[in-house]
Amino acid sequence: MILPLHDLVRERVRAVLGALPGIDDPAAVAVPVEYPPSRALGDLGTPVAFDLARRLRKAPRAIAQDLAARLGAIDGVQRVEAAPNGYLNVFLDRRAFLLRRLGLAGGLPAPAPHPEKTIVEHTAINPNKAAHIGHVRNSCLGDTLVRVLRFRGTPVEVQNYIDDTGVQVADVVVGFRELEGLDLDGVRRVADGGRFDYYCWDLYARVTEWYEGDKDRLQVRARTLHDIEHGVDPAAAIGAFVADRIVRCHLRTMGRLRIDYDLLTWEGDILRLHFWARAFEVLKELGAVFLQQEGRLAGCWVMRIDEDAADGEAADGDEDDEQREKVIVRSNGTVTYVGKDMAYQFWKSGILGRDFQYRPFGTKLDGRTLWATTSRDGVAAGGHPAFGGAAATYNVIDVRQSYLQKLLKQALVAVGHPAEAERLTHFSYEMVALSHATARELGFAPPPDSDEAKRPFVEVSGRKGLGVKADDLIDRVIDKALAEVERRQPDLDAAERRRIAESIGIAAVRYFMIKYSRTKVIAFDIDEALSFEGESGPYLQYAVVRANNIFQKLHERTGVREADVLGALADTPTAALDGADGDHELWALVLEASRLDEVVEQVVRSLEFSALAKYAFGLAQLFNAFYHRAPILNEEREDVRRWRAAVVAYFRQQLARALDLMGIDVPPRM
RNA sequence: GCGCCCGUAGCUCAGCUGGAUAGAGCGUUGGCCUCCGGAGCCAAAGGUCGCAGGUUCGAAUCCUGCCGGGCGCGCCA
Repeated sequence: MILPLHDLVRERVRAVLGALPGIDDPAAVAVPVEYPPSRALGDLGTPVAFDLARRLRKAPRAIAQDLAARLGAIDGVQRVEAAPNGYLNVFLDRRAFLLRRLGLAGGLPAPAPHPEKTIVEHTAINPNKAAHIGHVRNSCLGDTLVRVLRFRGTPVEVQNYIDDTGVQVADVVVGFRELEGLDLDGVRRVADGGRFDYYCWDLYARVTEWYEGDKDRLQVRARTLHDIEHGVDPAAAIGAFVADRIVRCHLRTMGRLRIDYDLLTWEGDILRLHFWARAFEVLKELGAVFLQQEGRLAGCWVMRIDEDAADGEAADGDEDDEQREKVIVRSNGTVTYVGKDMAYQFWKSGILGRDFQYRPFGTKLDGRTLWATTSRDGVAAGGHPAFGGAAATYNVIDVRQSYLQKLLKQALVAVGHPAEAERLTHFSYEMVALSHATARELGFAPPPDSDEAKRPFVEVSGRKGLGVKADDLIDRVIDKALAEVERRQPDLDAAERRRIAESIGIAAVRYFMIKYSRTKVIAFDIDEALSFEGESGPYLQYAVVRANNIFQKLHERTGVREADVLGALADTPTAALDGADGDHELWALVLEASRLDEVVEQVVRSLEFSALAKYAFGLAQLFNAFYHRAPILNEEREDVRRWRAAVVAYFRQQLARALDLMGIDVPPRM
């Protein structure tokens, strides 16, 4: 097995460390491998000598020199050098490196396999109104997670949880029946009239106001919720209809952003198939829940939660109680949201011992079947993919759900599955608020002297019908992109310009949602999201479009294709790549472009996609600077021209892959 | 009260497992199309990395305390 260069260097350094007097256990020495700040200093470097300096009572530089002398030849390495400050720097064999990366020579390290089935749940929008920008952040993060996992070979099942039996759907049902006096047919007519998700957005806000007008009206909500949960028509039928239609709206919205799913899991099916009853049995058998006999929670089934068991390791302190009791089943016998979620999680982790039935729901973006759970009349067992039962689970839900996600983990531990708990990850992220400028623009600026006005951003409340709808944002971005495309590409026909504008608009939105750390509140600013300059999705696309143009022009002018360039490389002198003139810019671009796989691994480890965004942006910047400085078509020296073109080909391939991971495609022109 | 998160340039943010001179975008100022597309490039100005201790050869990064802000902690979901 061929090691990645980092590991190769680390191994070789360890191997020679043993020869140094005073080191008995080389395997225990940490050998960090980093990138020196410039290519002139080296391609890889390690500060290992600093660590050893005191132990060996020698200057770091002397140690580094000693190591450099002992290292000998390493495959793919041109030379190793001790820097004056004590760093041990490695210079790669540039020609071999690039040829391997282009697939023109063997010896590329095999990627580590990640074969375990993984479930990613994201989106999970209440099916009672249009999606808003907060949901877009969830879905963009979730979809990028899916793409990144698949990129490294992980089989991923994408689930979208539909809370069709929750209070939010009930509220809209109340709105249709009480405020609008409509029956199922009436609601159907409204839905067929178009923009049903927008209609419900407004209706939901009106219902919220209606409740506030008279608290007794909340009883209507409670009755409706009960009817929906127990399948009592007409409320249940209207609720089911609303949820189905709204989910289809959400799928269309997310589809515009190139986001889709393998399976829609419906909460109603969890209830009807008695997943909860099964989970409850297990929890009771193992004593994870118990019936509280006294106090304010008398009559409830509760779970004990240790408050400071953050990372497993229940600090089984007898210093008693940092414990809290969480109600799982209410004294009236109904199960809480947490309970339903536990049942769902048990099924995801493959420990429930029950399964859904499945029905085709629609068509995925790639033309395959989008499946949904069902309670009866599902297709025969062999007629659908195997769902659920994953080794690892990611739940993409905002940070406010942290407490409940922690409970889920504890529930898994409590029923004897600590390994599954370990492999359940709450992928949390912060909220999307509005910048003051955007809040003002949308007409809901806070009063000048309020507390709200003093904060750095304006929080939006879905209940009041405030906030920015996802489709409105996407429409505006695409419209703006279209205006630019029409100005720059007047020769193209309207349909083509439209396609390009959509690609650019989506890139702008998706990059915007990825580029911030997930622990940061985004103060959404419409102008910033709409910007196509600087650190933006369109900037990245533009870099690839330019690289494409180079090859297109090359072919038009000289008949030479990319394959011709690459085919001739083996016999081409490497002075340009080696930086014989002291210019390492060409090589720097190669090395940076090669880092994608390592960035992907880092991103999976840290679940921090801003690192992917920044990497792609930095790579595009490097290319753009190179593009301005170094001509290719007009370069007269053939060898220089060839190596430059080869580097552009490699760069283009790598940036396009990075963009695909963010759900961004590359338009033919822009 | 307890828990989690944030605090880095005028603004918005990167800074990976401690490592070489703390970076980018926007904004400001000044340049760059005879040349593969200016959604671009080059340059300048702009920093007590919230504060105080500690660990270390080395701290924006790790530890402790404090200050300022956000979120969570329900028989809601």
